[in-house]
Amino acid sequence: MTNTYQKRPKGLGEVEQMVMDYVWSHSPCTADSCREALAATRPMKDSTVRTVLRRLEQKGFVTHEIDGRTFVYRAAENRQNVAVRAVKSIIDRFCGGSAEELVVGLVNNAVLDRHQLERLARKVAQGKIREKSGSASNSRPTRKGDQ
Amino acid sequence: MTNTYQKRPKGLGEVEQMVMDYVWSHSPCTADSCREALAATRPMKDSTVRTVLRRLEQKGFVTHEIDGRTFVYRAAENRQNVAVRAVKSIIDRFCGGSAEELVVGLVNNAVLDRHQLERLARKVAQGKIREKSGSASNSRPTRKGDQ
DNA sequence: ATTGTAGCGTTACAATATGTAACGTACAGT
DNA sequence: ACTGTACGTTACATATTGTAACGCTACAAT
Repeated sequence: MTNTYQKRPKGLGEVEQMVMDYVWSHSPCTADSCREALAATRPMKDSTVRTVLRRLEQKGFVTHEIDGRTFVYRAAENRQNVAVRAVKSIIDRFCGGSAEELVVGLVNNAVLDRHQLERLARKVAQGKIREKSGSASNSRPTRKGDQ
Repeated sequence: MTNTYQKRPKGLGEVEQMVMDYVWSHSPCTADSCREALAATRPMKDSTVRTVLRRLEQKGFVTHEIDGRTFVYRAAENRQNVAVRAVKSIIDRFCGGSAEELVVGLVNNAVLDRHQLERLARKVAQGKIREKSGSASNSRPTRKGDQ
């Protein structure tokens, strides 16, 4: 059995989150375009942005390729996948692995309303949402920097 | 509009999580019983456990009352509520507030399967799950130590 | 009254994570 | 050779977390 008490998934810090949001929205992008875009809400020096991006890459959130002398960054995964992994981690820690319990909580707290849930159930029933194979607890291949 | 980039919800560390799990499972409990229970998997000095519990209280996860000279701790909220808040935070950060999108992701990744979702939808439809009033984004009253 | 001790708080320290940035280096074009 | 561009290295400051030694105080037994 895998230990429930992982070394701590360690998510994203405030700035990291902002940078990731930019990357997710403008996928092939450079450190500079990122800095410029965030300049209004978060002025940062050139090297700061680069450090953040490098760390994000180490964490596996982005990748980069080189175009001439320029680093072109891309999100390694889309927002949704990251969100799902984060939620899965929560489910493991708090709900004993049962996502069902959590969804009940979401409805209970009006984070998700019954109409949405019903619509979702319909979609799934109609096969409009494709489920991956494998069980919830072991299907994801270990990714570098995961956990 | 509330800033999406909060000061960081700050969750629980590894030990904090373990202690909380104990508290959640044995609600009115003492620092000592907690230490004893965790001794097997996580030996800690008396003062260590107390420090952790004090911090958990500051974070709003537990409360305590005094019985004679002894601190009796209780979980301030059940696991589910904490989980929901954590998930809600994720939804805000990654899914632009749409829980629906997330659930789709959960199904896509087999964290939640169609049968569970259908059963849930049925339950909700039958009114077995009671939704709270208010919208998802503003219903929760600000709690001390929240965020 | 004196003393032991249970039960807490205080203070401290190390390890990490994160934000921030000055400075150094490599290379392309002039 | 000179210079600017695009990156890496290194460094710090702060906050979080795990861990625990001490120290203080009320209460019980002597």
